[in-house]
Amino acid sequence: MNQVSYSLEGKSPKTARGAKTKAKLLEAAALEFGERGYHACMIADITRRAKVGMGTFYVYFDSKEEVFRELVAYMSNLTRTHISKTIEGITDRLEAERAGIVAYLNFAREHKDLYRIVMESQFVAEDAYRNHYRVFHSAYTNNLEVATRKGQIRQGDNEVRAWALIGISVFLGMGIGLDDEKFDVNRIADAAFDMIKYGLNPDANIEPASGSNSSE
Amino acid sequence: MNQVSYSLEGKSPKTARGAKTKAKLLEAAALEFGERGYHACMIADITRRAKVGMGTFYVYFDSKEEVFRELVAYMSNLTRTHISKTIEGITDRLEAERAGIVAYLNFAREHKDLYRIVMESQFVAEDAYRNHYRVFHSAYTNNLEVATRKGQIRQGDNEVRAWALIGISVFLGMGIGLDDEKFDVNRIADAAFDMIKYGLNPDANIEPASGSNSSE
DNA sequence: AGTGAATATGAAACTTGATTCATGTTTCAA
DNA sequence: TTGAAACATGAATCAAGTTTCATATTCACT
Repeated sequence: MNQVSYSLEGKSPKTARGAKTKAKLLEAAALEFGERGYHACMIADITRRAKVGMGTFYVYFDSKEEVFRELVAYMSNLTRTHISKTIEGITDRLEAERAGIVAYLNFAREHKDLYRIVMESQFVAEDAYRNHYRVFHSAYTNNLEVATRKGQIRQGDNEVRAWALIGISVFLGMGIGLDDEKFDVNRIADAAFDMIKYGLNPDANIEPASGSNSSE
Repeated sequence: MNQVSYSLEGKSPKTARGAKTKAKLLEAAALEFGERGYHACMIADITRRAKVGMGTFYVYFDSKEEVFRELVAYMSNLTRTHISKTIEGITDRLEAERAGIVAYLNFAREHKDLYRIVMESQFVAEDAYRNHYRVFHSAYTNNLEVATRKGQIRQGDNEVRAWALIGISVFLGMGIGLDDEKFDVNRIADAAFDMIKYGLNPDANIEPASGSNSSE
């Protein structure tokens, strides 16, 4: 499915064989942690899944927590990369906003396992978690600043808005998780985007949909 | 600070003395779990803090997980109660929305410990977590439905909106946590509310702030 | 075909911490 | 006053699971 590549952290393997083994371990760890959670999953599960001996694990990682951290960082990058790639051609911030939501929801659905790891990091490696959101938030704030300057969105406190917008995506993703798959990503994205663009205010002056959208 | 009352779940004490002891244990557990998290906290910490023997714990709870669940349920109620009480007089949904955000942020700040327990329940007692948000979400959706019928907010998918709005509050709360106390609750609430009401759309027609609202 | 560095192994040592239990103390209704 | 139910105790038990280690294998290069 998704080949987990790793950074140079920890004990890097020196040969191709070692690199392959470490990759197998990361892959297995991602699946195990993702399925059963950090505490329920034991090293033996990981090594069994990776088809290597227990000791091999400690050739490449100092501790259980270390693999976990490595996976959080990996996932953090993957998420940002995925979203920014998806929206990179889009010049209008509001359009980008919608596309970003769709990208995020699809991504979270695709990568339930890795995604859960990021969430759980709040309770396993809090600094990694904070870092993930700090980076995310500051990039987001920046995008909004640029858009404000261009007049694409209304003036406002973009730091707060960034937190709010991140929260929206995350919870929509969660809502999908809770109510299982009865939700359709596009329906959700449309509805959320409508609120983000026009607000709840009943007196909003909504422009006629000029061009590319027709829902339902 | 906050006297933790308990429901009739688990092994209920039969006398006033027992009731007091169980309350002490719940109080202590709330603080310990809240400060250090479920896994880092051991029963011995709880009983030490409650100033009772280890064995006493098992007079009132079947397991470590059970206290935790009891606390999640307690906190879940407390949160809903606090918010609904705060906004209960308010008839306009948009005003209620702003008041709700303020209430939520203050509450989360007041009760960091209990709040963390709810968050962590996602990884310790997932069903309790899902339940918490399901209840929250359905109440929220309902409020939005009523408001829609009254014409207080624009027509839209209120189920999705409810998830989005919950996400906003939660992440604003988290933002406060991350960037420590540099944030002011009112500033945040104002900024978020502005977005929720008018959206990001640069062409929003914003009414003059004074009380000329006679939309029906 | 020899040599050392890297890699692999899994049984055992070790740690941690939840839960039990045998025993003691308090309460209170009769 | 008494005895049974409720409550309290913390040292000992025991399971779970991480990490170590002594040993074996493979690999890359002469």
